Amino acid sequence: MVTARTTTRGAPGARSNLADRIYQRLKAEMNDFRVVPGDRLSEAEIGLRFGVSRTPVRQALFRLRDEGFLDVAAKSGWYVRPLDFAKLDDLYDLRITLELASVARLCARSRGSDAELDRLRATWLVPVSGRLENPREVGALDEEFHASLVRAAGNAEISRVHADVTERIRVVRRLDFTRSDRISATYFEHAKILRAVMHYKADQAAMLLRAHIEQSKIEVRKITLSTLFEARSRPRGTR
Amino acid sequence: MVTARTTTRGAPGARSNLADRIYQRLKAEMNDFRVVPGDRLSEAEIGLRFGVSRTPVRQALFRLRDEGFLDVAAKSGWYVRPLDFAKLDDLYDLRITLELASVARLCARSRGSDAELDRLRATWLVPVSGRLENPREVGALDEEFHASLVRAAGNAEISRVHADVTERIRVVRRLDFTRSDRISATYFEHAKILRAVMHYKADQAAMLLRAHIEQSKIEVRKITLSTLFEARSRPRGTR
DNA sequence: GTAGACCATCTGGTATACAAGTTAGTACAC
DNA sequence: GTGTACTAACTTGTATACCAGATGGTCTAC
Repeated sequence: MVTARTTTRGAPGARSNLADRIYQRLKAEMNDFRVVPGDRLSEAEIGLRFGVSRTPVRQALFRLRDEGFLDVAAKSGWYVRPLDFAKLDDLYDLRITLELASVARLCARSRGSDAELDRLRATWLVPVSGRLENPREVGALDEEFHASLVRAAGNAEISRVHADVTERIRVVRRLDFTRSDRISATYFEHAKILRAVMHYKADQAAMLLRAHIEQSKIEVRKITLSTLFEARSRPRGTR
Repeated sequence: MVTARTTTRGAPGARSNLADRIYQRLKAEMNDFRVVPGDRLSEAEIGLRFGVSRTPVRQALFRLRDEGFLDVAAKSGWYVRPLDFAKLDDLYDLRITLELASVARLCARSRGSDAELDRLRATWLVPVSGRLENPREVGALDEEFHASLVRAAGNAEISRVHADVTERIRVVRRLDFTRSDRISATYFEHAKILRAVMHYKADQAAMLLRAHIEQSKIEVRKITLSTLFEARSRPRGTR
């Protein structure tokens, strides 16, 4: 659980050290399907590709290992962990647990403190014409919706763990938004959840949220390894 | 969140690489109050002390940083993160969330599948004469009680996060068991929780568990930084 | 006595060198 | 054709070398 944490505070993206930069780029490659589960990585090759020595590469790799993305076999090589659907199921259930707890706390909030919720409303309670359609953008927006709900509940540690879970399921979750019917369903369900929370309807919000995530979990079950390999061969724009 | 994950499978404790060994020893030093929040660490000094080079030391330090125990200031030094009581509060609330979800799932279990629970009963439903008294042992046992509850619920990811939370709060939690009245209270409350779970009394189990952890959280609030420094100077046996 | 500039020293960040184990391919024996 | 032994190339694990920046004490000017 550890965890994804920014150490070098300051201007965003202005990471001073190479290790953090390599870490970001490697994770981006995984999320872009440029490397997929089962792929083999070599410290030297990565260093060569990014123009740095093995030292910062190793730091990044070990961090990714600790976060559960990679495995290392001594003197043999690094491997992207295979997709473990049982683990993804568990992660989705953990997500449900965290988000339900957050929404419960949100619905018990004092009247009037809706700053964070107002921002969500501006994004999700929009007419059909104002909706985004790019799967990549919608995926990012969906993550932000759920992260905001949790953040609004005010527990930084729950937010942190929730963010970690989000990172771990991202690679399959994003594939869900390649279908336009799933995109409109997402807008529809988010709006309903948001209205329930705004009106302090705890039970209804919990019920809707659970169903929303469970549905997403079911869709992910349909993802197979071949889907991922297909995504890799597709040109960048359609991802 | 990262997370404490064993990479080198095989004989327990037979870690082949130095980095993992240094990691374990450093964390042990923190749990033994040999290093306390605010302390400054130097890569060279640690390497000298353990007889290894800076390389494995740095791997261990960065892992501890990612897990939230340390901070590093470029070209300046490593520091044990100060105790953040707001963060500890959040961690305790996260613990409550995870354990309540687990117990709820446990109470919804099918009749008869009590293998894990039976083991807990043997430890906690004992006469007063069979109780442990050593704070260190009781602390470990208490952690194991809660970990077992979560594990019995069957979600590996929730177990992992719960284990991480346990590691993060351990340093203050253990101080709670230096008082004998707190030890007997722990035995008493664990027994009650266990009985409720065994008899499928979901609501009662949840209520008891929440109260149990909340009480522990309140005790921890009384811990001050000076308590930790006192603990450091005390001889090993009494810790 | 005090403020400020300077420099020796220590720090982590990065690159490189070496050690030791794994893997894969090839040549050889049959 | 097949199986095996060997070796050469490649892998990570660890130690070391070097750099730039932060730090803290001292010396100087006032």
